[in-house]
Amino acid sequence: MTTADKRARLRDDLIDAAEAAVSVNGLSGIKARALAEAAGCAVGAIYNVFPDLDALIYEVNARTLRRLDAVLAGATDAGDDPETAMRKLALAYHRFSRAERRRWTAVFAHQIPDGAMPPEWYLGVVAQLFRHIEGPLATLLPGSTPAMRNGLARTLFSASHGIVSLGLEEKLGPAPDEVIANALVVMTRSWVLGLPGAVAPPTRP
Amino acid sequence: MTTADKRARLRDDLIDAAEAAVSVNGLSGIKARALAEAAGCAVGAIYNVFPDLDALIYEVNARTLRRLDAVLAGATDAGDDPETAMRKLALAYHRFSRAERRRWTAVFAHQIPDGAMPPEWYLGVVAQLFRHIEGPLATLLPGSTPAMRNGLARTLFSASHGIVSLGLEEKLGPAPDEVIANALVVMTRSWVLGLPGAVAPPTRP
DNA sequence: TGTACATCAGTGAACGCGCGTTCACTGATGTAC
DNA sequence: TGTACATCAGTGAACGCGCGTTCACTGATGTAC
Repeated sequence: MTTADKRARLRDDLIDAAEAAVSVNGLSGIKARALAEAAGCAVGAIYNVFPDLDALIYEVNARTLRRLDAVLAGATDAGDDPETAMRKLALAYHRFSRAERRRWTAVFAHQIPDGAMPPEWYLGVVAQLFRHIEGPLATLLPGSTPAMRNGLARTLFSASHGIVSLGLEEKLGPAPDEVIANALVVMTRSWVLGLPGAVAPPTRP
Repeated sequence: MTTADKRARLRDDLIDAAEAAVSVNGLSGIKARALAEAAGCAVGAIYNVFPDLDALIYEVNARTLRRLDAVLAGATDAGDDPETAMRKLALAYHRFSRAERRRWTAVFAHQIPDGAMPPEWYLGVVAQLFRHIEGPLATLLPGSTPAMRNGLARTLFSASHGIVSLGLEEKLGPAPDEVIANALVVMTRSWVLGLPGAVAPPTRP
């Protein structure tokens, strides 16, 4: 095994260890000493393959995002009408965030310093997610532009996220899974029925 | 000034100091030594009036919630139709969370240990907020029960919160204020147009 | 193939910092007589 | 009103812990001849 291979191997082992730690204790479960022990290396070795623990956090969260991406990709069927597709997407999102509770919370819990931005490659992974919602929107709103669909997709995602995340954390009081799922169904139906008029741009040229 | 008065005064001074700290540096701005200095007491004195810093955090967040409550109470006019009322509420919520960005984020950033619950009085303050949405919903859905309206109010609040908070934190990419406001308008309109059918309970007795 | 040397992954003790909470002590306030 | 005493607010140094990151050192790996 070459040096480069070992390096790559250590990187992966550390990401695995970090992911496992997050699954159990959330973002704050990522601790240099524990990771080193789990990956079978010395604390110092972490800093040979990552600049700092923050970089490791991005790797873990990117994995989670990619897994969600795969789940959403498989959530709809070819013949689904837009409402069905959007409902399936929302419910798949709910199931995913429930199944990967801690890991999913970590994606949003990661705080970055005030003016800073996540790395470019990471933002790319995030952007991928909206593809899935833009598809049904294109069917639903044939006259819309890609930019409009992207904006709507973000809005829909944000709204679903609010329902799912406040529900999961029970910030507003107890929220059984069926209640959350029902809220999502109500929401997608409302959107589909209410959207067409709303989607028209404020002024037409 | 009696001992009890001084005690109450110190409590208030500490909450003031904590609130100011949160406004500047978020929840993690609450630090025993800094608070003591700001309130003009010794570190140890904090623990004479609060069991720990967590109790202080609840006080600060409750203040923020009460301020939002007051804002929402003044956001609508007597003659507003349901859609107008709900739109005004959503936009008022957006303005509020923008104006009190750090304080508002703190309300949701406060993590409590795994099985723990916030104190009863605090949950009461949270519950108050839904009143404002339940009003318009009652007009919109005359046949609905209070429980249904409460559920819907929570859903609407969560959805708005998702749009506002992901927008403010720019977690999904840049999100100018007008874009967020527009998303809220689209959302309330969709809900009002789409709701009536969706609101019927799944099965009727 | 063998030898000398350079490179750099790997090590883990130590540094440095932050911070919540405690606790032995003091002195002001309030009470009892 | 005055005095003795008890209470408890107030103090801040010290405790205890956690934790990211560094750095002088070692030894394995790869290279040049």
